[in-house]
Amino acid sequence: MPTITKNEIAELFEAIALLLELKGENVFKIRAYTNAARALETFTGDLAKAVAENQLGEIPGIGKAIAEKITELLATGELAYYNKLKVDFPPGLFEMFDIQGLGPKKIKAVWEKLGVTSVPELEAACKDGRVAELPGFGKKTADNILAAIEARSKYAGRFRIGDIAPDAEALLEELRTHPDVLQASIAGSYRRRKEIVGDLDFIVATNAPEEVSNFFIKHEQVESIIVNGATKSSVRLKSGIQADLRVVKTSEFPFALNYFTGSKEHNIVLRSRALARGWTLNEYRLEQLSKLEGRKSKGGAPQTIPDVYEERDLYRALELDYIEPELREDRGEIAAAEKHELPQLLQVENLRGTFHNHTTASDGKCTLAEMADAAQELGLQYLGIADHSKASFQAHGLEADRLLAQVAEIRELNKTFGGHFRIFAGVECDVLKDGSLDFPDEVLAQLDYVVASVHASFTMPEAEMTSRIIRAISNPYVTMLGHLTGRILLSRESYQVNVPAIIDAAAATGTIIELNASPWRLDMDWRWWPLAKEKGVRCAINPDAHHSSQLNNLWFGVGIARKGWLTRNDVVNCLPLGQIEAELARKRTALRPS
DNA sequence: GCCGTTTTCGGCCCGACTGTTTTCAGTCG
Repeated sequence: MPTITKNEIAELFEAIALLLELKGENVFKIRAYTNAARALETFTGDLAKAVAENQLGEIPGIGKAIAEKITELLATGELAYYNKLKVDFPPGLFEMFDIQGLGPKKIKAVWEKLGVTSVPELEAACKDGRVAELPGFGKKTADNILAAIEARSKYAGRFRIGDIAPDAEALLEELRTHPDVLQASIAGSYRRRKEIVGDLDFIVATNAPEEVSNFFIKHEQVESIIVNGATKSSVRLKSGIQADLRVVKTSEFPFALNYFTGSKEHNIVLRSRALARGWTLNEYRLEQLSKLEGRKSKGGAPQTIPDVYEERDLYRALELDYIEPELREDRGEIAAAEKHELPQLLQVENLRGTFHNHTTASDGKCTLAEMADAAQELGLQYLGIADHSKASFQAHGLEADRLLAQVAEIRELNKTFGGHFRIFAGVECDVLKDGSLDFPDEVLAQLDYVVASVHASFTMPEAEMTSRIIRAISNPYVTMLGHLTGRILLSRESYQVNVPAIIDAAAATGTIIELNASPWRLDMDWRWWPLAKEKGVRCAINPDAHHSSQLNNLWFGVGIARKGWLTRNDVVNCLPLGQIEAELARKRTALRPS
C-alpha cells in the first residue's frame, strides 16, 4: 500500500479548506483545516506513532474530527470526506485561487453563472464581456482579472531573497534619507529572512504621508502602480516583485512594524495574549477593550497599558522577552520567550572566518590571492579554500597533483600574512555514487579540512542516498558535509534523503554540517537546524563563493542560522584563529587515535 | 472544526483598498 506523507496530508487539508470556501462554509471551520495543515507541517514527531498511541489530539489545532481523518488517511491512503466533497467542483477552479483579486465568492460566481471551470475559460469570458455583466462585477473587475492572469504567468510571485536584497536595501536607504521620513524599515518575510520572499513590505513613520507615498510610487524602480490609498500603496517593481508601503505616525510605527513583520501565526498568538490582558492589539496601537467587549478578557480588572516606543516594549507589555524577527514563525518562540529561554542569536559580527570557497583553480572567478584579500577586507581572520575534486570535471575539478600544488601555494602565501590571517587548505570532495570519496585518505590527510558534497547521481531512492551520504561522512577526514539536500531554490528540488538520519550520523561521527549561504541554496534548510543543535551537531556557515564578492553571501547564511535558533556557540566559524585549528582536527583525531 | 483559570457554548484578529454600489461585499495581508 502506498504510504501517505505528513506533507501530503497537510496539502489535502489545504485543498479541503479551498473546497469549503467555495461551498461558502463557516470561515472558522475553514480556518480549522488550514490550521491543521500548518500544525502538521510543523510537527516533527512520528505521525504513525502518534496515531498508534492515540496522541494526535495532543497536537494543538488537531481535534477529534481531524484526528479521525488523519487516522483514516494513514490507514487507507484515502479520505472519504474529501472524495465526496471534491465531486461537486471542477478541478480547474483550484488554480483560479492563484489569481490576485479572485477569491472564493467570485470564483463561485463565474463558475455557477457562466460555467467557467478553468483559467483559460475565465480569460475568454473576461475578453468577451460576459464577466463584466455579472452582478457585483463590472468592466474594471474584468480588466483587473485579465491583468492579474497576465501578471501570474509573467511573475511566478516568488523570489530568492538574494536576488531582491540589493534593490530592497537601496530603496530602504532612499526612504530612510528622505527628508519627510522619520523612521523606515522593511517588514514581512524579508525581515524574517525567509529564503523565498513573495513581496516587500516597507513601513515608514512620517508626518507627511502624501509626500512619502508619492515618492514611493514614482520611484525609478517602480514599473506599475497596483493600489494607492492614503496609508497603503502597492507597486510592481521592475524586478517583478510587488512592494507595499505603509505610512504611519511615529507612535504607530512599532505596532505597524510588528504587525507587518508577522508571521501571521505569530501575530495571532500576540493578539490573543493582548486579549487575555483586557487589551486589543492592532497594527496601530494597544488599547483597552471597551466595556462591552470586556467579557472577552480573562477576568480581573484590565491591566494598565505600558508605553510602547519600540517593538521591544510591546513584547515586554505582553510579558515576553524580545523575539528577533527571524524567530517569528510560531515554532515555539512564544513559549521560550515566556520562560526566558530564547537563544542569544548569532550575529554577522561574530563570524571570524569561513570555509568552502572556490578559486580559478576549479570553477571560481578569482585567484587565491584575490579571495584572501577580499576575506581580509571583510575583517575575517581566516578563509577556507575548497575547490572541486576531479569527479566534478564540468567544474574543472582538481586532480591530486593540482590539489597538492595548491596546498603548497597556500602554505607559502600564509607565510606572508604574519600570523594575523590564514588560509586553510581544503577541498570540496565529491561523494561518489557508492558513498566513497573522490580522493584516497592519503591525499585528504594532507589537507586542513574536507567538505564532502554530492554533485551527481541525484536520482536514487531515499534509502540509498541516505546510506551513500552516511558512508561518506563516516570517513574520519570528512570535516563537514556540504549542501546536504542539493536543492537549488526555485529551480531544482532536493534529492530524496532522510535528513534526520543524516543529522544523527553527523552527531555520531562528529561531522559538521554546512549551512551553504549561497542564496540559491541556503541548505541545510533552517527548519532542520533546531534538531541538529539538539543532537549536538555543529554548523559551518559557508558562502560557496565563486567570486570574491560572493563572500558577502555570509549575510544570508547568518539570517538562516538565526532562523534556525543558532548561537555563536553552535557555529564553528565564530571560533577565532588559534581555536579553529583544533575544531578542524577534532574528528580525525577522535576517530583516528594515534 | 477547535478550544477552555469565569465558557462544553460561543467565541474564533481585524483594518485598508477597490469596485460596484448608493451603504457594502469581496479580497488581501
